[in-house]
Amino acid sequence: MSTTIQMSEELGPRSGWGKAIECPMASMFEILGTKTSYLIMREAFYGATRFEEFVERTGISEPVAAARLRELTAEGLLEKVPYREPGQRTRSAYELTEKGSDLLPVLVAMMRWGDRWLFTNGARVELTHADCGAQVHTELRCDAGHPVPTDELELGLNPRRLRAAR
Amino acid sequence: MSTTIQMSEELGPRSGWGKAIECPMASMFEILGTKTSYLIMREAFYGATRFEEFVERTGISEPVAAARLRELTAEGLLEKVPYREPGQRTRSAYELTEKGSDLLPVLVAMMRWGDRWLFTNGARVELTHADCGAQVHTELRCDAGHPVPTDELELGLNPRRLRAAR
DNA sequence: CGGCATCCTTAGGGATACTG
DNA sequence: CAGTATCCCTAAGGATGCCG
Repeated sequence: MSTTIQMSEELGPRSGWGKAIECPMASMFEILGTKTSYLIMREAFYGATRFEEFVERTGISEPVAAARLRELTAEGLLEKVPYREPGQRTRSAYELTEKGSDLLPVLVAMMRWGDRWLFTNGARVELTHADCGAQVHTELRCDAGHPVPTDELELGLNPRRLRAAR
Repeated sequence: MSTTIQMSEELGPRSGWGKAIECPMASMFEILGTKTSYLIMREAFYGATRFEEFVERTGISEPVAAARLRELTAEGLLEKVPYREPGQRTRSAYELTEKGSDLLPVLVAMMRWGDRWLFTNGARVELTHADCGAQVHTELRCDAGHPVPTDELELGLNPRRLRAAR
C-alpha cells in the first residue's frame, strides 16, 4: 500500500514549492500554532463559553487563556457575546463563529488519531452519532461523493483559479 | 444552527474532565505539538524521504529538522530505511509508517480549512481524487456510514471499554 | 467573576561551523 | 550528503498580584 500521495507534474520536488507557494496548513499555524489554542478550541466545542470555564477545563493559566481568547476572537474563530442573566450584571461569553465551527473536522481527526494510536485500551472520549449511536470518524471524500483512498489522492497546484461570480 | 457539540450526562462541566481523563488530542500534542513536526509530516506525505529534501522544502534549519526526524522516528510515525543506489554508498530514507500515514485526514482537514478561510482567492494546493478529478475534503461520518452534521454529534465517555478479543 | 500587568523559566528554533 | 555541536534569540507559558 502506498503511503505517499501522488504528485502531479508541476509540483515536483524541484519546483521550489516550499517557498513560492503558501501552504494553507502553514498559514493556519499563524492562527492555531500553539497547543493552548487547540485546547481552547476543544473546550469551545465541548460547550465552554465563560472565561473561567476555559481556564478550569484546559488547565492553562489565566494570562495565557486571556491572550488566546483575544487572539482567537481577533481571528474570527470565536466571538465575544455579552449576556446577562436576570438580576446579574453583564458578562462575556465566547462563542464559536462559523469559521471556528468549521474546525471541527480537524479536531475530530486529531482525536480519532490519538484514540487509535495513543490509547489502545485506556479511558477515552467517545464521539457518537446521536441518531444511531455509532462512533464518528473523519473520512476523505471527493466532492463527487466517492470515498478516496490514499493512493487515489492527487496533489496539484491551481495557481490562478477564477473567482466565483457573485 | 448549533455550533457546539451535544454533551452526554457524565461529561458535564463539573465532572473534572479536564484533569481526570486524558484527552487523545492533548496526548497527541506530546508527539505532534510543534509547527515543524507538521511541516515534516506534510513533506513526508508529499513524498520527501531524504534529509535534505525535508530541510529544503520545509525551510527549517538542519538541527531542528534532525531533531524532529529523530523524534518522529522514535514515536513510530516515520521509519528510517537504509537504501543504496547502484554505485553509491548507503543512505538513509525516512518513510511513513502506518501510524504516520494515518495522520493524513488530520492534514487534509487542516489544508481544507486553511484553503477555505485563509485563501479566498489566491494560489492554492489542490487535492483531487485521481479517478474523477473532483476536490477532496474530509467529512464526518459514523461507522454506520451516515454523514454526521454537527448537531447530531454527541460526546460521551467510555471509561472502561473491554478490549477486543484477539 | 473576568480579566490585565509583571516577572520569570523553559522550549522552540535559527545561524554558523564542523564531521563521518 | 547527512547530519552534530555550539551559541544565542525569541516565543510560549506559569505564578503571582492587582483591578473593574
